[in-house]
Amino acid sequence: MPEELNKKRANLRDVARAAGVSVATVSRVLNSPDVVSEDTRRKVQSVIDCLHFVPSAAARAINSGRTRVVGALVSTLDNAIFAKFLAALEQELDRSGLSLVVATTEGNLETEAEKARRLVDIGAEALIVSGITHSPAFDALVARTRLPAIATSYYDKGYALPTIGYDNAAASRLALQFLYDAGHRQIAVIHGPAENNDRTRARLAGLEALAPDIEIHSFETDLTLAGGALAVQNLLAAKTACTAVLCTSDVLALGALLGLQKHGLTVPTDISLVGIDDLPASSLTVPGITSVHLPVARMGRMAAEAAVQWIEQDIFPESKLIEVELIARGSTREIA
Amino acid sequence: MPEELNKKRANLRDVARAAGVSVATVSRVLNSPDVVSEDTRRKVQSVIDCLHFVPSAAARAINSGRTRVVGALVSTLDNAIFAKFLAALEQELDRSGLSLVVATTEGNLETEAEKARRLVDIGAEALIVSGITHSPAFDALVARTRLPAIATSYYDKGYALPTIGYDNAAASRLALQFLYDAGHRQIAVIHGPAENNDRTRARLAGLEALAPDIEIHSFETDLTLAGGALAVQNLLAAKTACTAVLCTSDVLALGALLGLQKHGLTVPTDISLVGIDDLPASSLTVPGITSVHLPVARMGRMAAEAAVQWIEQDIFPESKLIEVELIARGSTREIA
DNA sequence: ACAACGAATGTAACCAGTTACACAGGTTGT
DNA sequence: ACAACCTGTGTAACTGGTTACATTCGTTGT
Repeated sequence: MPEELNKKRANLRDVARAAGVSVATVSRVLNSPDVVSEDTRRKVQSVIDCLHFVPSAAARAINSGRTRVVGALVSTLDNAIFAKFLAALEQELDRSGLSLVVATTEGNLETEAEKARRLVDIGAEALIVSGITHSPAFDALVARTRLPAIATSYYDKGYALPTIGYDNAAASRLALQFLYDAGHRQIAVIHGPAENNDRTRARLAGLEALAPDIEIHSFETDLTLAGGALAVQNLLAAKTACTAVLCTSDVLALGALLGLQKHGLTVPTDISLVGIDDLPASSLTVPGITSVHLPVARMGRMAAEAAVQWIEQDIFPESKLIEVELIARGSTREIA
Repeated sequence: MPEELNKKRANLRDVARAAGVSVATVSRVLNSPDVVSEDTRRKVQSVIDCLHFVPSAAARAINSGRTRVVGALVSTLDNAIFAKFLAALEQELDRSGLSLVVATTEGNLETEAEKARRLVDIGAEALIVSGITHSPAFDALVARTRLPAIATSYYDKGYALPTIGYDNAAASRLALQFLYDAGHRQIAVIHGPAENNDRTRARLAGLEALAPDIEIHSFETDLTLAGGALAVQNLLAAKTACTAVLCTSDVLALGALLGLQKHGLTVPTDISLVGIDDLPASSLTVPGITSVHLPVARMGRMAAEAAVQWIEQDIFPESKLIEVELIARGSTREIA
């Protein structure tokens, strides 16, 4: 019985043999068809079609030394802020012929390290992560592989890796200052899990010591719409004295707005609300949510550009601070 | 001058030479450390560390014939319904040691085909797409490469590829029937771009001919929150006679709700609203949005399972119909 | 004391491409 | 008429791992 039928996939040699040419010629038909004669090209092409030949990506990669893949590690896809970032990242990488592998960490640093290892195993040419707090295993991996790695969503020019992001403390301070200037002194803060998340921690740190007469009540919750709504429920149940709610993420702010409205409170008449992120949804709610705009799409493009330069020209990127800006909308009002 | 300093990366042979052992031994230290003597292992390991040796993913892949990468093509990351799907897909693939490459098509079939080609070029072992309408280039690619490819978000057991999804026509009919049973006869339909999108077209088709006394007014818009709000504006500006709005996606429904409220209309008193998708946000708005629940997380897991079985055991997956269900919430009311 | 066995390691042939170099044959220049 | 050159193609040596098979050496059995 002919063993050849068992063969999974035709390779260059099979094609060369069937077409009666050398492997070099087949390779040329694939990569520089113009140097091959019309006749030969057609003959080889027809054999390629007939044998369903598809060149092996791995064999290509072994020669070029390139896989054309970049890995991104994010805590979740289920938050528009990350989705927007990844969308921009993917789009910009695509312009350089690079593909994006997405790995989710659920905010767990060990998971992050494991997934990073997997990204290395599939040959990622660079890694994009969030923040500057990572597990020792992750740091060791980056150090050992010397893989281009860029930290985003956080600016810290002193960090070992280049950081492309905003000043999270300044962002929350901006929100707090806005409330303070509007006369608010008793403020409830709703934030996501702070452990293992330096972005959240920095935002909380930014709220400290703005003015001695500010009274802050913090509520930690899940970083979801439901989490924001739940935090409002807890806050109201505890009869927390406050005239404004500051959420460290717009997902929480959206959840909080819905939670407040569900409890019959009117924003901003009964209570003011500010967020951070400025999601598209935040401008569409009634009232619109005052929020600190984080240009994550721009951040995605910048991270992609930096990664591309690092990979292709070995240019170690400079850290870049992305300016944020408060967008005032209807969810806040001045009080006496 | 020593040429060796120019060397980018150490390889197996370098390590073997430096450690005074054979390449086979180094390979064993990496893949089956238990068959190597304690002494040798430590010696080799220290050389590996010292030379920052990282095995080449491509070289591995060339031997195993596996890249451990699966590609997904979605129109956008900027819609929670896709993000949820991809999140589940990634999670389930991860359980089998597979990574997910995400490529966005912006709903353009040519872009889809180009990105699919890129996924093939990086060695994706399977492709996951949405719907059953694709460009000839895409179909040819799948036919030629014989790559496992699965169509999701659409059920059609007659399609060339296995489909894992729901009956889109039935989903919208469910929404319409619900409105009809509540007494609504004049209904505005807001939908995303129908061209090139068989899911949208199927949902629109599902709305036809339910009952002769239904009057439908269609509004096409961008598949975004702003698009939903804009469609409402157009609908009101045109003084369209309707007692209910049916949106073919919850993103549109959320936008529509915000748009209606911005125009001072009360849902459902002034007008009823139903959507399709059942996003988390839909249960949190005030009022909650009645919507047809599409279990996309389950769909993601099922697609991943099917892809894994196809890749690893060459089992051609059966198409699977995923049941959908209407979730009644406060955005709809019965009328006389 | 000598065969038999097992543990540890080495040799070299793979995998599937790319590409430097060699070479054959025809064309152009003087 | 012979050198110079160009076009098209082939040969074989690479890329960086894995692994079947061979080999060496020490231990155990009788």
